[in-house]
Amino acid sequence: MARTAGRPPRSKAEILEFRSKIGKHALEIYRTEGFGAVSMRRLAREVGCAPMTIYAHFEGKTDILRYLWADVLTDMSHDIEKKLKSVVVPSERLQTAAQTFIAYWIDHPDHFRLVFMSNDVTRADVSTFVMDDNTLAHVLMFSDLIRNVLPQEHDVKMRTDTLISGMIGIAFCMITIPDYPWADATLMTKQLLTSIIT
Amino acid sequence: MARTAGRPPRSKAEILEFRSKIGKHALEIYRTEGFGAVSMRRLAREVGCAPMTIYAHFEGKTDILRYLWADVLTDMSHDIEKKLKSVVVPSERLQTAAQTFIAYWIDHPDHFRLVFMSNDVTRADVSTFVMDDNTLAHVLMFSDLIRNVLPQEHDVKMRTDTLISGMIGIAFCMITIPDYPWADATLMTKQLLTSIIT
DNA sequence: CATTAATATAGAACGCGTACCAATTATTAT
DNA sequence: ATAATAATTGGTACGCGTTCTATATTAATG
Repeated sequence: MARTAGRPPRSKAEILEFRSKIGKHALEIYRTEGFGAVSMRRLAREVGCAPMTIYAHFEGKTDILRYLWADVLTDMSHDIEKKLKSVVVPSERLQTAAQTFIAYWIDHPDHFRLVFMSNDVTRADVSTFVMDDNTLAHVLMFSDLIRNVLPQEHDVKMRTDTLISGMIGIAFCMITIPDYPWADATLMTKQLLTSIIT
Repeated sequence: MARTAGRPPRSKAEILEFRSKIGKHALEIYRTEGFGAVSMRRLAREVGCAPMTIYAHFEGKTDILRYLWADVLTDMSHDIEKKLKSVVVPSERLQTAAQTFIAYWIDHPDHFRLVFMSNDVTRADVSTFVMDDNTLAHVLMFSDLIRNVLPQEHDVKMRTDTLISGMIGIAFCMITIPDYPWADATLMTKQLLTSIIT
């Protein structure tokens, strides 16, 4: 298969390497100086390339920010796993996981905004959130926790999705509408869980 | 009461008038050309004042966008009221209201982003959402609907807040994470409601 | 009238995300 | 070497939200 002349496209490995290099620097900036400090121009400056070169590897800024999600999500996961260690009863495990999940976002509202709200309102057509395997694992964890409480239930997926969107909703509301006197998050989570396990 | 010399501060009425004038133009632009077209510079151009003058009356862009919320919220309210006309059973009324609420946001994702996500991630410290009387009325509507289903229940506030944050969560997730194969929104809403009315 | 304080204005500036383009530079097949 | 193709670069540009400064304008008091 005679390839045409000219410089060949970047190899898969080269693409990944560049992307992860950018992601690494973005994470560094984000960790030390916060979210607002992460900008395309600065990223290019620190990596040592022209600002426009980044656009050859990423769709845009949101595409870069996805590299920060993994960091936050594993951080949250560790919180949950730590709490789950001392809990054995299935229903209590589900309860603990849900409470820890919500508490994490409320305690780290900037992380929540980064993961769930780091999109441009003007670019609403572009899909913000892309589920990768890592993210999906967190969903599956809750799925398993529910299954352990309701072994013979077959609506597990629907219940899982309801729980997850409900938990995210509680965190979302308490973070973005802090002026409203929301009921206690723990109680709301409990209330939400009653619908899932009945 | 000897006032100091000099030009007196703007009267309350003047302030309100200017603010509502800006809001009116913002709404006009938003309606005809969408959210992305609303900008401070253009707003100033159309209103006929210097861009900086706006900053004397508004904290920033988010402060202006709040004027668009009322429009969206009453639009949604009308949807719910229309649907509720033919429903009399309290539990069905609650069900209908909830389903319509969620359907509205899913059908108008740009409105959802405008109301709930029109904040700057970099300015996370500033409270995005400010509850005014109009917004509060919608909360109270759900509160009443729940009370009608559970007349002797005293946890109505907590249940209301759980329902509202849960509904917003469902809409939020389905809008911002469209790639994930969410369970049917109607079923999730039903599932969510089971916790509220038990 | 003059003084004085509140307000409005113009203009420049900063950094931002993003787009476009012409000029390289790198790498391959011929 | 040469030609062809991909990748990168630099520069320019647009509009954005926002801040700053200096200068007018306004409307009250003395």
